[in-house]
Amino acid sequence: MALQIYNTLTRQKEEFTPVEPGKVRMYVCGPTVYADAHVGHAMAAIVFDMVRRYLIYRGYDVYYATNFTDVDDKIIRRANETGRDPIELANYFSQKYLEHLADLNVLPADAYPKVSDEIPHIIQDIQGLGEKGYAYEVDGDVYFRVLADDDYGKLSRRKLDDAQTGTRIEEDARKEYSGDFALWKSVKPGEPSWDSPWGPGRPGWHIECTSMCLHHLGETIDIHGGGNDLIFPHHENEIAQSESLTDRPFARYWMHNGMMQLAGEKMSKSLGNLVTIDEFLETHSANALRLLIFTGHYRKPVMFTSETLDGAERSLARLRSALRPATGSASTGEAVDVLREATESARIAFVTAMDDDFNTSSALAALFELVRAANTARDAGVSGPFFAAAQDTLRELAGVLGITLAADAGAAAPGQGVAVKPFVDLLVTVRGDLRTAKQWALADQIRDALQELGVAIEDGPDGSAWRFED
RNA sequence: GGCGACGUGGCCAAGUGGUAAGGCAGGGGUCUGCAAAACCCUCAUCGCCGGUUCGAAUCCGGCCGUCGCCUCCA
Repeated sequence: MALQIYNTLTRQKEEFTPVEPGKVRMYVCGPTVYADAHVGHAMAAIVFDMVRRYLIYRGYDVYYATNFTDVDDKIIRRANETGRDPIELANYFSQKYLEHLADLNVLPADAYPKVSDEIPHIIQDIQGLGEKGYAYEVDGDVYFRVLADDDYGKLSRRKLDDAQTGTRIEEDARKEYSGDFALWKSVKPGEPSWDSPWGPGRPGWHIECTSMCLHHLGETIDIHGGGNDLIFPHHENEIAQSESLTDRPFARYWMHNGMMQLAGEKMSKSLGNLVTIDEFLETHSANALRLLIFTGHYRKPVMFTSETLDGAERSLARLRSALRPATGSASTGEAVDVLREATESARIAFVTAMDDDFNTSSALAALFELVRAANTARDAGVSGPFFAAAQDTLRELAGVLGITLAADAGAAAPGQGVAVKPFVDLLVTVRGDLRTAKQWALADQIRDALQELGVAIEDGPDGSAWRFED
């Protein structure tokens, strides 16, 4: 069985074979940092984090780069509005975004290139394009000559004629062709700028990713990812620039995630219908966001509603239910064999699902089957190494999706610091004595009060267990 | 107008030819002092119409609807 990945370039699933055996170079387009990131950005980060984690699980050595666009029209506008320095503003939001990624349990990238650090490479690449006839200068601006690129449009499957009927083409008579796009923009008052052979200015949007990929990852990378709203024009133009410059394929696999939907339409900064990552994390866990996203397929839209989120939180609780400790003492027998087989099947089903273009929905189904098997086994009195193995497998496979299941019950109170455990244990013990004495009212009072404080008590045949709830 | 995706139970969502995974919610039950959790049972013929086929949610055509992109966007 081999990993299959849906390639936007060919519009079909293809067997994954990296340029260099055993190694994967991937690049994911990051945000333009001029405002707080929202859960749509989080989705892209989480989707490609999952891809990366799975590739690692499958034994690949993955080098992962994701960029920050820190030089851009909107950053400049926002900076001017607030009287801040554009680069400083971008640094502020970049830093904040990095913290969000950590909160969301996204593995740190191997490189976080920024436009402002890449200017010499960018200038060099624009010059290269000029030498090969793919770029031309007009009054200090440099444009990419789209008509010189014979396979322009291959990613988005657009014909050049179609673009002419578009609705938002820049009216600029100086361009040779309306579809040509800026590689270098001459400086205007109040803008940051760098010296170049064409005078002071700054890079266009698309060239940065070309230069970063080229200089951080090489001429042909294995996976290039981003939101599907970037297919055109951003990724189309990246391909045009890169392949015109190097005469080599730019990326072997183009992967695009679907859009987060809020109230029936795409969540986006320009539409203003968004939930920031800050806002989200105030009331929900990063794990729940992963559950929500992975319940569906990464290429499809995700419905972000209080109802779907609530369902995700409940699903998470169900996954965790399997991690409660064994209560019996049977380490051999038929029930143990059944659990052992279920553990094995779950792993196989998980890998099979993930190999099929990261079918996380089916992969999660495999985990839920394992949850049921573990809970059934516990009810049947199973304990010992095979019970532990089932739990370890669940934790491990959830971890491949970046989902962290609970630490042991009572290990640490979230946000409460230290040493709460002995006191709760004491209360639970006292309550147990009250139950023995059939003092139901007092026993229930303790249970209800602890529940209010976020401690759930569950009475079983061998006494009461308790745990912190989210 | 052009390009693309999608339409599966109350909700979310897998499933590209052989009679519908999983999660949430709901109903019934086991367990329990009660409760919670867990476990068991239960709950759909796949937008509409037509076609291909022994057989279609899955292939083809038409229609209706939703969403994305068309040079700002994860």
